This record gives sequence, C-alpha cells and structure tokens, in this order.
Amino acid sequence: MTLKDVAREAQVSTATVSRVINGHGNVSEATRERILGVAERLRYVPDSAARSLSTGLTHTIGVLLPDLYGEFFSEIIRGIDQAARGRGLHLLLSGVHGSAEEAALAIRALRGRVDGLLIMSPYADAAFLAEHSAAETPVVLMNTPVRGYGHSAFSVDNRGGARVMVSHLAEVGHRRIAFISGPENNFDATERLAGYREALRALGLEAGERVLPGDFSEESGYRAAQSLLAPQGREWPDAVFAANDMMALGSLFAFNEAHVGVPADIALAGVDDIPMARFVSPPLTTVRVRMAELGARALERLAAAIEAPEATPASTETVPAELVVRESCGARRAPAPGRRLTRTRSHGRT
Amino acid sequence: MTLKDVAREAQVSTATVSRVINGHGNVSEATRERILGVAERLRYVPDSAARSLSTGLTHTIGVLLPDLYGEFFSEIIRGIDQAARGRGLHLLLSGVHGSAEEAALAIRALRGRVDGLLIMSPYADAAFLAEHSAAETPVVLMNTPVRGYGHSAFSVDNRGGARVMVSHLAEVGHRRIAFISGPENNFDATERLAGYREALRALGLEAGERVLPGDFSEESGYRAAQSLLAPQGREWPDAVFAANDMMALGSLFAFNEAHVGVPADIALAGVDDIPMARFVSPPLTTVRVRMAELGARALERLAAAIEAPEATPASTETVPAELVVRESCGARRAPAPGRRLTRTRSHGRT
DNA sequence: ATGTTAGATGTAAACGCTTGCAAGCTGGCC
DNA sequence: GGCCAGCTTGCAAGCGTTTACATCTAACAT
Repeated sequence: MTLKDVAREAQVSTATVSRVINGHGNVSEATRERILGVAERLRYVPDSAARSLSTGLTHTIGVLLPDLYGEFFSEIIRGIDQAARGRGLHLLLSGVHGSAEEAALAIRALRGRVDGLLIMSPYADAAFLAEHSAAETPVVLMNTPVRGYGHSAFSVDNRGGARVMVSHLAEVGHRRIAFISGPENNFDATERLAGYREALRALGLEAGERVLPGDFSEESGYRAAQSLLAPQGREWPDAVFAANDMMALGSLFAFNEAHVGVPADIALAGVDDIPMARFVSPPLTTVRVRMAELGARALERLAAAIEAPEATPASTETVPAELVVRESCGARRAPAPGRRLTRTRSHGRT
Repeated sequence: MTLKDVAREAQVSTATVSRVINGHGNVSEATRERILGVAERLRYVPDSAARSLSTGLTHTIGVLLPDLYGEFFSEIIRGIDQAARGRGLHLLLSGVHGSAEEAALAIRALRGRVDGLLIMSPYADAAFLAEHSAAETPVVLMNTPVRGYGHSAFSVDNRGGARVMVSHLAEVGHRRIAFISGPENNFDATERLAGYREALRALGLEAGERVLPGDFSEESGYRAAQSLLAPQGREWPDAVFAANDMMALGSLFAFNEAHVGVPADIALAGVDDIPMARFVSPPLTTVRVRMAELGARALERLAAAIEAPEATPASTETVPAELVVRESCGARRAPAPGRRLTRTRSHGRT
C-alpha cells in the first residue's frame, strides 16, 4: 500500500494525499476526510525510508555506548528512551565493545540512518569525530573527557561528588581518609580521584592522603583493603573511600574477614549507588549518579540541536551527583529499623 | 557526497560505482581500484535511506520491550546486540511501557524502518500482530504466552526451572515445600507456579503444597514469609521457594528478623539469579535464566527468517533454566570459603 | 463583465541508490 | 573476415515520498 494506491482510490493526486497525511493545510475538509477514510481502509502506513530520502530526516537518533552491559547502561538507555519517546524519536542502539576502529565503523554505518548521535565512548574525541562523523550531523557526547570542541557534552559531576563525599566523611570526624582509585585511563575514575584530592586540600587533610590502586572490580577493592590492614606498622585510616561501590563491597568483605568493624573501626564509602549498596551490611554510604537523567538531558539537547542547529550552541553540562548517607560511613548512630541482612544471627550448619 | 559525485570523479557511470561499492562482480580490477580510490578520497558513505528505498532492506531490526528498566532487560538487549553485531544488523529499540495501544503505535512507527521485529510484550498475541504488523514482516516473539500462530517464539523454561528447583529441594530432604507466587497475570509467574505444582505431584509431595500470594516485589516476599511464621498453629514448611529472587530476599529479611535460621530452620530458594543473590547471607540458591542467550537466539532466528522466509518455519523454542545451588537451600553443608558478608561479627554502634 | 485573489489540487522533479537490459569491446574460432 | 562469447560498462527505470511551482476554480471587488 503506497501513497499512490491511496491517491488512485481517493481520486486525487499523490500530492494531496501527502498533504493530508502530513497535516499540511490547504486541503478541503471534504477531500481530507475522504482520503483519511481510504487510507484507513487500505491500512496505509507511510514508508519511512522513502520519507527519509525525500526529507533528509529520519526521526531517529543513534546511540553509541561502550557496552550494553549492566545496570549502569540500562539506566542511561532508559533515560534516553523516555526522552526520545516524548519527542517521537526512535533509538538506534549500538554497543561498541572494543576498539576505536569499531567505533568508527559504527558511526559510519549510522550515516544516513540517524539525525543525530549520542555518543559515550572513550575514543570519541574531537579529532575522531571530525574524521568519522558527517560534519552536519549533530553530536552530543556523554561522559567523555573531551570538551568544548564544538560538540555538546554531558558529564556526571564525578569530581564534585567525590568532593562532597570527602567533606562528609570529614564532617563526621574522619581525618585520615584513604582512597581506592579506579583504572588509570578511565575518565570517571580520574575525576573522582581529582575530587578526592581537591577536597583533602580544601579541608587541610592532605596529611591523611593515601591512594590505593584499584580497577573498579570487587576483587581490587578487596585487595586494597587487605593491603590497608597489613601489619606494616602504618596506621589504619579512619575512613576508606572507594572510587566505586563494587570496590567498596570488596573492601567490606576484607574488613569483615579481618573482623574490622565498619563503621566502628573504619568508615567506608563508595560511588554509584548500585542496588546492592542498600542491602549489604552495613548499608553503604555512597554517591548517587543519575544516569537516566544524564541520558534524558543529553537527548533533549541533541533534539534541540537537530531542530535548530544555529540556536543551539555547543555546551558542556554537568549532572550533579548526590550524597547518599547510609551507615557505613559512621554518620548514623542508629541503624535503620528492622529489615537488614545482618540482623542474622549466625545460622546453623556452618 | 553521493554516488553520482564519485561516478563523475572516476569517469564512470553510477551503476559501476554501485557495483564496486556492493562488491558485485563484473568490474575490471583497474576501474574497481580507481573507484575505490575516489570513494575513499571523497569520504563517500552510502546513504542508507536511499539504499533501503531501492532494495527494500534496512538491515535493521526493531526490538520492542515492555520496559527498558533493570538488569533483566539490559541482559536481553546485550544478547540481541551481540548477535546483531555479528550479522551486521542494527537495532531499533523501543520501550513500550503502557498499553496495547502504545505497542500498536510503536509497531506501526517501525514500518519501513526494519526488516523484522523482535517483540516482548504481553499484548503481542496473534490477533494483535495480524492487526498491526505488516504481514510480510517477520516477527519473533520473546517470552509470550502465545504460541504456534505463525510466529516463532522463544521462552525461558520457567516451568522446567521451577520443577528442577522443587526436585532439588526434595532431594536435599525437604518435604513440605511452600511457594510464593508472582503476579497472577504474569506469564513467567504462572509458569513457575505450574512447574512447582507439577513437580510436587511428580514427587508425591502434594501434601506439602502451600502457595502464598506475592507480586515479585521484595515487600511481598517479606509479607509472605511473615505470614508463614505467624503462630496460627500450622507447621512451618521445610522450604520456601519464591517465584523470584527479590521475593526470596524479602523472605530472608523476614526470617532473619524472626531469628529463623536459613537454611537451618527453613530452606529458601528463588528464581532469576539476580546479582545480589550471590551476595546475601546465606547466598541464595536460585534458578538462572539466561536472558542474553534468549535474546541472541531470538535474533538469530529472526535473521534466518528474514534471509529465507520459506526455509524458516515458525517454531517455538525454550531456553533452559539452570539450577544454581548455593547455601540457602541447605544442600551445602559447608559455606563457601572466605569472603562472605555475614562472616561479620556484629559490629559496633548498633 | 473583467480582473484579482485565495484556496484547492495537480504535475513533475528530486532525494540517492540498485539493477535489468542493452551496448560496446575484446579476443578466439571457423 | 565474420561471428560468437564473454566481459565490462552505461542507460534508465524504478523505489515511495515530498514539495516548488503551475493550474484551476470560484468568489469577490471594481
């Protein structure tokens, strides 16, 4: 069923049908209704490929993510989808796992398929985009190190989040605050580390600075905590701030094993607010980053840039991170009432 | 940069360029290389809208999911993406939140944009599809109650998984096995319930049958467990099998609160193997459903149906569910070594 | 009665690509 | 030398829409 069929059946030209379908004016009420009737009867649905070819618009935006795995990205996608739905846009998803080359390929393959690109990839710097994406395609970057190169960018305020956490720990009374860092080449990780250092400086706590290597894995957090407890004579810190929750959990395991009380003996905090953070014992104080919001806002901006490129100059925005205070940092004297996992008395059969 | 530009520059017709770009034979090596050179120099990238219009192929498949939220769907998407990437297919994602109407709209909007549809939606029954999707568009259903209506379908073996779990619980020695059910109108939930009942029957344990209402929420699991413990005179079951892990966790909380030892006093099991299942104490015995695999297989089938519709009759397949034995069911006498949350001695400040 | 105008509709080109068919060319064969 | 086969290339007609422009109609002003 094409436009032509409808036109023939309704005894009008394709132009008129097109006008009716697209709600352009200048069609008499009588014909409009006749055409609508025929279209309905014939179950006519416009072919979007043809439409795209003709108008140059796809009403689709490409989403490039480093991976489609896990809570983190599903949150972003959720935010993007919600915003896209509101604007009648479709989402073309592409998970770029490995190399820059793969990312380049993905971008190329999206050419002509999308009106704009939402990119989250460590490779997406200005040069890369200039090289691989069509100049006229609006691009919005998410959480990339690059800034101000003609593309809008949205980032989570990792640095600010880390600062707030350190301030909080200090406020609760901790002076020597250690940090378990993330992968060295990871943007989030380096920002969090920078925030940690900045805060220490601002609070005059540099003396207590101590950075332990980590790679965001639970395992690395576990090892970092162990190394902290190792009897090398050096004093334990008052608090351990892990660059993400998984490492904080790893540390928690290590502390538990060593019978080091959290937060009694050492306070603990992480970043991300993964679902598990609420469930462990003690519940983990952390920093919440609203990935869905980031996704939604990035899409909004991209949509604006598509509609009015001139009116939408490139900008860099930051999504705030919020402090989530639970018990692991020692701020709360009393544990939350009731339902917590480690209310468990040691059960049988051990 | 269009085909035409390349053709002009290379002094050949657009037909020849097209043949080279698409790797069709019958082009002399000399021209081929010249054209490739020009295309490279001009940074020519074929416009996919035009290509789609001409060939009727989009190399894109539409994915309709009930929601984009959470671990569950991100797993499916990951599986689909991986398989799609392997076949050079793109993914057009659509989260259908609410009504059947919304789903219909989404399907319509995808018309002409995709070569096939991967649908997971309670509304996607045969009549619905006949009504809203183009007859010539292959459709593969995921986890829907509908079967055998001309569309391929993939489901998780919820029923089998539940049976296996019950058998396992019985094997470990539990006779009275209670079940916390999921929402009544949920396909997964009803299948799991059916599996539970079947297994009970098969094992001659009907006497111990006891079904408690639940709705997949942690809260409902908590309440179910409480009602189980309520001193109404009725005996506790030996084991509680929750239709999903979240409810099992809720139950665990309730048992902990009541100082009922798991698995010493009551065994516990769930379904889903959510990440947290490994981390709680005792680690939760559960049934793992490989959603990524389901997604990947569904996509493979859809791709096959697109390439050779005739050679790919509709079929219904089931992705197996695996038993994951941890400690909550009482099967393991000794807890896993080392790193478990509740090794924690009760820490200070409580 | 004629010119003017605005609204309704049609005509046809364009969007960028693919592909069936035709045409040109080469060399080999009788 | 003529013919055929086979390879290379070009021509041009689509694919389904949109849209600038042209045309037509009727009402209205003069």
